[in-house]
Amino acid sequence: MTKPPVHPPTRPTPRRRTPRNTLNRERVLDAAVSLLDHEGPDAFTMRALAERLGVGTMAVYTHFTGKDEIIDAVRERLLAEIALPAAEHAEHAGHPGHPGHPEHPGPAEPRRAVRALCRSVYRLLADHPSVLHLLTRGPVRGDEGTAVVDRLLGLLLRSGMDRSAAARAETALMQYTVGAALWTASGRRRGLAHQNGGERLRTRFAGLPADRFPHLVDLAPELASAQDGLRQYEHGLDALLDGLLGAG
Amino acid sequence: MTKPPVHPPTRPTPRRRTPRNTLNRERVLDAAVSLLDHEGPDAFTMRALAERLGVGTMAVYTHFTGKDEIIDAVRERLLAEIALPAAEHAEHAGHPGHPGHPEHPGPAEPRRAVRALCRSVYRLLADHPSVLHLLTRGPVRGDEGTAVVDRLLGLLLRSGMDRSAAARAETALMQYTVGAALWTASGRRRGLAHQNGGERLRTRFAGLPADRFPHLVDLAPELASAQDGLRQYEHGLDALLDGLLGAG
DNA sequence: ACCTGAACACCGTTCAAGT
DNA sequence: ACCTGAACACCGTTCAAGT
Repeated sequence: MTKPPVHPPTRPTPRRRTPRNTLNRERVLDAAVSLLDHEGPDAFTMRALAERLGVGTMAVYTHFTGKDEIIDAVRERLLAEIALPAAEHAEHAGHPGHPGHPEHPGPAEPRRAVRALCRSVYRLLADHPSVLHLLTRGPVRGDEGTAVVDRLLGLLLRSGMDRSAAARAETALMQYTVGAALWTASGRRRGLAHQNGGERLRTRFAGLPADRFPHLVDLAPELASAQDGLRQYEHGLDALLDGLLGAG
Repeated sequence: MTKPPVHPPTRPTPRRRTPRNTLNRERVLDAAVSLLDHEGPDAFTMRALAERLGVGTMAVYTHFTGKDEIIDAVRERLLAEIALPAAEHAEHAGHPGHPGHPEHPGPAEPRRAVRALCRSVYRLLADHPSVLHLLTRGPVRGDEGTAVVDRLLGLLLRSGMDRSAAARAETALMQYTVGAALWTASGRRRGLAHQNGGERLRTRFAGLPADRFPHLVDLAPELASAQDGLRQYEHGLDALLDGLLGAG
């Protein structure tokens, strides 16, 4: 398959014949992410990881000092994944020659870029609920999310905020994004909000004792339809941006 | 020590002489919360829990079916803790006869009450980082947070929102609150933001490569001082409320 | 009913050993 | 250098047994 074109085998090639089972950090991380996303954090076991790689448990320890290092590396990889596409989005939205607004960069442009960037962070976190769990657990050692943070700060400054306001706004945006993603992932774990999960959620709210929770029972349909992930995130994000950038 | 006053021992009291070691659900939960808050989720072990109670490991299983049930009960207890003081705050702030605003309930009152309620939710979550970890893990089975949700919805409706807007606003507020608390707890775990943790954080930001992260390095002091827990939460909360209730 | 101790099937990791 | 298998100290939980 991937065998190179046959050379005249004059001698048995003193170079190493490519290590028997090319296990490396990359392959380990691929398997780790897949395991985390598909089977959940509880199933993320050194033994399960090795089995998925078709290798003895201890082989992984050749490439990583232990489970913690794998967790850190997974976190770093996924957070790096955010930075790249998010940077592109921001580039497009913030570019002066953006189609539709040919000559007016104006104060609305940074806001659009901030919105796009936050959205892509949300999407990555919501797509990989495992990262959220990992963020909850260990300290962050590397420079993982820094690229996004830097770009966000730049955009907020460009929108006319002073330094302190930009720092607080950036923090608030990340706090809300993490919270919304966690919320969505938690609901998804419960099997709600998937297909007719909204219906199940509605009936659950509606079934609560109306004397103790009158408003909740009353607003059951509206509450259930507010658990729609990205849409709800955008609603809150726009409100937060209004408060941070707008009349505030 | 706790021996009762000596009665004439005519007969060996057919009533049970109070079970030898009055272990009950309450005591188990006390120990569980204490263990979680002081030693962290990793140290929350059935064996450690039993040892803290001065009892064999399996004694706990007399009162709970297993670890999951304990986790659920801890979650329920702590979330119930929110509801009570939060309800009082809301009562005070929202009451027509509130001192200082004797005759003018007005539209500002519900907002004050919403703010107070959200703050107390934040404080509980930030004080008990273990709950956050528990929220990330398992599905929520009981009616735990419902009292707060119900009260929030009522206040939002009173502020003039329509049903759908109230539902989305309530969700956004809880999402932001959870995210901010998680953020704070995560930073606290890293030993930052405690005492001179702000200084450590500042130097860490400032030490990043300035060519790759110019804004982050530039705003290092502002960013570091934005990691001040409740203050930062209030900043974001006020912005979010502005966007949800105000000009939005 | 309440509590115990041994035992089982797991887990992360160490260590001596193989190639 | 890369990988293995047995072993160690843990974990949650079952089960038979004690009071």
